Amino acid sequence: MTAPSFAMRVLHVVCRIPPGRAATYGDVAALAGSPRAARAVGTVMRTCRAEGVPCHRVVAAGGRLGGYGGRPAMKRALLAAEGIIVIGARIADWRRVRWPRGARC
DNA sequence: CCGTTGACGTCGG
DNA sequence: ACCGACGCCAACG
Repeated sequence: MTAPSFAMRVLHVVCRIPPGRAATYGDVAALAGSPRAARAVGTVMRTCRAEGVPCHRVVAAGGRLGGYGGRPAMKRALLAAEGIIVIGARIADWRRVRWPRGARC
């Protein structure tokens, strides 16, 4: 069995992120099977230009925006359109927005 | 194949 | 709370 590429697993996880929620690169990496590959997730996001992938729902640790091809305003707008409020470079109520966790426990 | 780069994470000052 | 250093993984030249 040829093991699926990291990019494929990452994209699969990102596609599972529901609207109005967001996950960190580290969380996506962990869900993809490599909890230490947060940076590699960023590489996948950068290389992936598929529109069916809500890459704007992937943020940095602590609810920070992280990067977006040098366009943080675009990411902020997309998140705001889903009800996610971004203050400065951070997401408001990050604890509630975070996925797959999200105000549980 | 090796060195560098990059949408990151965590710890320490 | 903010900045800097080290570590991690994959892609590119």
